[in-house]
Amino acid sequence: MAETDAPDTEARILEAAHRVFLRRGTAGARTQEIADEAGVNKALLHYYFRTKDKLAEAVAMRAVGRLFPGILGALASDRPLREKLERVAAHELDMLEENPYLPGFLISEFQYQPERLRALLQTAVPLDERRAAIFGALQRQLDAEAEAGRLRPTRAEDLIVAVMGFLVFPFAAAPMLEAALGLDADARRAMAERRRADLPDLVLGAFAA
Amino acid sequence: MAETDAPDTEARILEAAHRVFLRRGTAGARTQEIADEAGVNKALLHYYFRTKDKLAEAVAMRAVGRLFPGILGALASDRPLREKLERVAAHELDMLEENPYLPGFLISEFQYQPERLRALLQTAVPLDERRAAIFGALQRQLDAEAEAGRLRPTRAEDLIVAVMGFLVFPFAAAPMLEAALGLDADARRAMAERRRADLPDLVLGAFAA
DNA sequence: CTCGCCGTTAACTGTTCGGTTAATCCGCTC
DNA sequence: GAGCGGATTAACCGAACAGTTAACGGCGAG
Repeated sequence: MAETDAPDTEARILEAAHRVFLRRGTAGARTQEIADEAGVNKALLHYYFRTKDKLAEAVAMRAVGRLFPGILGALASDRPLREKLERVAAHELDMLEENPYLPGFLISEFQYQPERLRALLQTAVPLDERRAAIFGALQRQLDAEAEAGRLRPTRAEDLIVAVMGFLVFPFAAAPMLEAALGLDADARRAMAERRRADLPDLVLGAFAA
Repeated sequence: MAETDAPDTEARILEAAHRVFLRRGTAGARTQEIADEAGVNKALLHYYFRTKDKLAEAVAMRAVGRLFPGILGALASDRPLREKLERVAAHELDMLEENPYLPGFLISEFQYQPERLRALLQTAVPLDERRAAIFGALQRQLDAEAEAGRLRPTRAEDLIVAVMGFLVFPFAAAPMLEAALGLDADARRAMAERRRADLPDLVLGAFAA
């Protein structure tokens, strides 16, 4: 189970912790399993990261930093709406392909430790400052589209949540969807590729006038 | 913290367990907390349900039984597509209003114990038999809509996942969306009410030709 | 009235787990 | 090649926790 014995032990521990926490959840993960997977003695975890909690925080920080900036950054830019959607889809689906369990992990952590992760998210991404910019720019575009009769009046938050619903939800709920609908990993990948192509049509169609 | 001292102790324990498991997750929940919340000695948990695991299973079974039958049953009926969507929205949003943390809980459990929950889902809902009916009926409707030029060619699984993305995802990700977008409980309720009215438009618009 | 039994409890047990400690290893410097 | 310091380990510790046990309470049957 040991990884390539890279020289940087600390990084190896963090990678192992990332895998184990995403597989078992923060509460379900065992430090021993992380140590084993890093090919290292359990005491080393505490040498580099003082507690399991701190290690979990480091992992959650990485996770948060991977999911949010892409989506929110792209939506806050000043590009045309359709192009924003294309970019979000391309960028996020690339990331999700490599980190398929990340959304489920984050939803779990936010569910069970909302305050903790709220604080963490704020230090990881300066959201409060940017929220006005994100919502503002997007809302103006939506208002213009509504004015032009192309979309019906639409709230920025509805569009953002819809986008995440299309992109992120299939990954977050992957094990559930596999059990309920028989949607296995191949089917999920295929669905992701369809979204890459048709996300703008789906979203713009959903809110079309 | 003790509930109304209802006569039926077993039911009271199950209710308490439901709340605690949904609040902390299966791995994070403590039997002591469940006992306290049920207003009962910890040993009684083991008297009625032999182990924490069995108790968690009972809770998960209830949870699965609440989320899936509504969605899948409505989509499998022989009503017109738009009416199916109206019914799914009405039925599921009623249920989600009363059980807002249920989707997050189920996503977590499926993520961390996929095999376990797959087995549980199969005993709770006879999906394998009905899957053909659900997919078949829905796919035929979608094919007919595509033939008539109203929708573009669409897979039943894409539509089901889209529906769940619109209805379930905002609840599953509620704490995350609150932290990231400032979407508090009131905003989420308002969004849910919008979905109740416009889900058919959203979904049919997304897949419109 | 009392015996038996289900429901309930306080106290206990064994184990798992996060965290600590003291010793060892090893590469570098002088 | 002695000594130093950071990296690493085996062994250990205490707390938290799921699960057990033995005793108790009260109520219905006889």
